[in-house]
Amino acid sequence: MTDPFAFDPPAPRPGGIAARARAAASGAVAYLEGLNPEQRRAVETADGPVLVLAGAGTGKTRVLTTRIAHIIASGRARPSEILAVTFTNKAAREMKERIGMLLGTVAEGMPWLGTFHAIGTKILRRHAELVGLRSDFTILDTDDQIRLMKQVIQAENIDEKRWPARALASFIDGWKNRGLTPDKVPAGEASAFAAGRGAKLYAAYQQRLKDLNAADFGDLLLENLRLFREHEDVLRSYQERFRYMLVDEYQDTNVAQYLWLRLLAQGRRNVACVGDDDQSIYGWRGAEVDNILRFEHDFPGATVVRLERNYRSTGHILAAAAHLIAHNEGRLGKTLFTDDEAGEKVTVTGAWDSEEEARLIGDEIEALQTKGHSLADMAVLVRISAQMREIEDRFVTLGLPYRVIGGPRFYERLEIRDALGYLRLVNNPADDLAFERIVNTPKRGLGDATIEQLHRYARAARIPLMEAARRMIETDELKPKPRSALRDLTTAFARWSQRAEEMKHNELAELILEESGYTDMWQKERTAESAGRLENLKEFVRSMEEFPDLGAFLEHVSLVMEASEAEGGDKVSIMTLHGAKGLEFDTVFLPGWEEGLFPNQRALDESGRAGLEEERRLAYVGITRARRRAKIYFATNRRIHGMWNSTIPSRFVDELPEANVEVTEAPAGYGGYGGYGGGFGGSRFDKAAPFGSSYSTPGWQRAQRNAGSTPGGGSAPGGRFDAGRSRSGPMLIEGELVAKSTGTTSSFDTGDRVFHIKFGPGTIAAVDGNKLTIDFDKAGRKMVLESFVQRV
DNA sequence: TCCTAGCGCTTTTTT
DNA sequence: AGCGCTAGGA
Repeated sequence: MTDPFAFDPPAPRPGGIAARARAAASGAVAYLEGLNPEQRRAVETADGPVLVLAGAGTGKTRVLTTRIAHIIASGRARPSEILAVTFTNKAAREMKERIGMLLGTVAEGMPWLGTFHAIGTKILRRHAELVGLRSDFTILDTDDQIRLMKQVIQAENIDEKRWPARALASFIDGWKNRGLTPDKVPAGEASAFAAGRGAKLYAAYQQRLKDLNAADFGDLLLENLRLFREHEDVLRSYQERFRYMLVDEYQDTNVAQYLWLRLLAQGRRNVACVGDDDQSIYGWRGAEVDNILRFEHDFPGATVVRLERNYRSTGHILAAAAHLIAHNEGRLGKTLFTDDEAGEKVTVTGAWDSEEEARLIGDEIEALQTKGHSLADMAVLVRISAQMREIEDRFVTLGLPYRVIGGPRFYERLEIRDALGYLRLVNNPADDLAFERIVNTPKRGLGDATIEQLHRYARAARIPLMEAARRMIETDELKPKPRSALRDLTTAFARWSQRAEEMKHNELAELILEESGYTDMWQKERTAESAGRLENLKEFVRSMEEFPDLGAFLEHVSLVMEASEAEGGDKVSIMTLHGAKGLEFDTVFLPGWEEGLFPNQRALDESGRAGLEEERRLAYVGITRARRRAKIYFATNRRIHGMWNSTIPSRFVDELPEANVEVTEAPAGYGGYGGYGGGFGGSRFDKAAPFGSSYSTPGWQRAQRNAGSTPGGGSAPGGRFDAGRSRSGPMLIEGELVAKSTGTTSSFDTGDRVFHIKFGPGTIAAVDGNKLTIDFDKAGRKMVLESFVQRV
């Protein structure tokens, strides 16, 4: 097969790459057409460090792929000399496809385009022995990690209750994200776990990994760092190989990834990082926004290109998002603009409770659908997965087709992990973690006691568990029952290993699942769930066909933990805000904009101001997903952990610019009155809460009173959505719906007796703007908006 | 060894 | 409210 990018000696063919390269020099190349001046600059500044600050919807991927095409077509480097890293497999795949489209069929020729972890693995396998591994090391998933850490904790006689393996895992993960080996962990942090034994446990865990010839996800990078630092020749060879480097989503890199990139970029310094500091939403898993903020400092003389022309959203949406994110400090600062029309304003709608919120969204979707909008162009973006349920319930009731994106991943399902356990063990009999996973699944009467015995034997003889089992069944140390069960198992594995030589790996998998009794186990269960599991197993075996052998398949699984996304069909998407990054929809529904939920209280508690800013970026990401319509909702009552809580609107609602936002209310008839005639399931608040259903609600009356009595004719300071002004159209009690966090005076005072439609009578304990803290006679202390209470 | 009742926890998620 | 894990009993 000829490599069209072998430029030596240059043999120009008309229309060939070399010809295109020459054309590139004169600036008349097809792939550059249609780029705006900034994009073009980002593409054509090929040499030296470049930082591309690419706002939402500004053509980031296009710049990245065109840049690669340009580097290749201009003869600067061959595809195999370009390092291009992404975070997700999806992004890598997309980039491959798009480069292929730009250049013909070359994407295969880019062996160094992939995720950080995939590329790290590739490098590590080549030099594994230099860091104490063999090149066929196994990659552990989170499940295995936890199990291993449990063992380490037990071995140290530490109380698992007080110091759960999960917690240790997150500590170690954090350290690895920051590029810290056990000896480098700061003393203060090391002592935060298990009374000072954190670092020791970390070291013990690393030792166990080496014993098992295994690496966890963090190691894939951390061991790369070690490799590069301890073996300069290796580092240099990669520095020379990678003539050009590109990094996608740079704002999401953690310290380890940053160090890795910096080591490699020290070679030729042709590194281009593309990212958006305003879309950094993974700080909680180690991403350092600082990396992007510091780029110019790290690479003096770097070219910085700002992409600010947005091709996605209409004017109001963009303006609302821009105004919101401007509340963050520590930004590099971009101002997105668009030539598109102003379009529809962003809407903010208050609902009585989360059920009503779901109804409003469902109805809006149906209304849009009636007008001919496709469901696939709509998405509901939630802060936490727990919000999905109510939305789904509502959609089911309405018969609205939907799909949830980002649920449990295929390879994380119990039955798939079990099946993988069998395959891993066939592939590598020394895989102790796999052995433990499946030794008693299905039940073979091999319980803790037997496993414990095996462990002791294996440890003493320094052999893997499978080998220990083989030897132990020849002794009489085991009771007869477990002994014969274990004999069956080991002989079965011996047989399967043999068959592996001659059989196709997917057929072997089927055979194993059959003979081991694993499929039987689920068949016996005869529930809807077990039927689904069997279906998944079939799909699992089918998916193996695409790989040349078992080893390749297992590598794929450990690195590409992906569900085959059920595409197709006209469906509304439901996903978390995190899951929505990088996607776009005509209409975006954003429910749950309430203090505590969004911004999320826990983010605030754990990370303070930084946490708040990250939440705000998340809000920004949410709004900027919308092409034509962004619809924000908040509910006054929400069930949290099964308990009804009263909530107040998110401060982010307050931070939206008045000019681009329309505050609406639940349409008349909501709450069980009028038009709907009980057509929907009905909320428990139907009778109790005719909220927003007429001009005579308590809230409306209160709003009117306020408007009349506010000094300065209704332009209360700080209140963005004053009732009484612009009272045209459907704006009703919006002045009361939207929380005014500061500066507004309430007509209520501490000590006033009030009546709340749901909580009954109570006494005001504190007043903060239009938020009241009330001690209810029956319901206890709650914070509510004043529009929901009446003076008594 | 297996089953089950009760306890505690509950953001976001990739690789 | 719901789920997963643990302990304790059959």
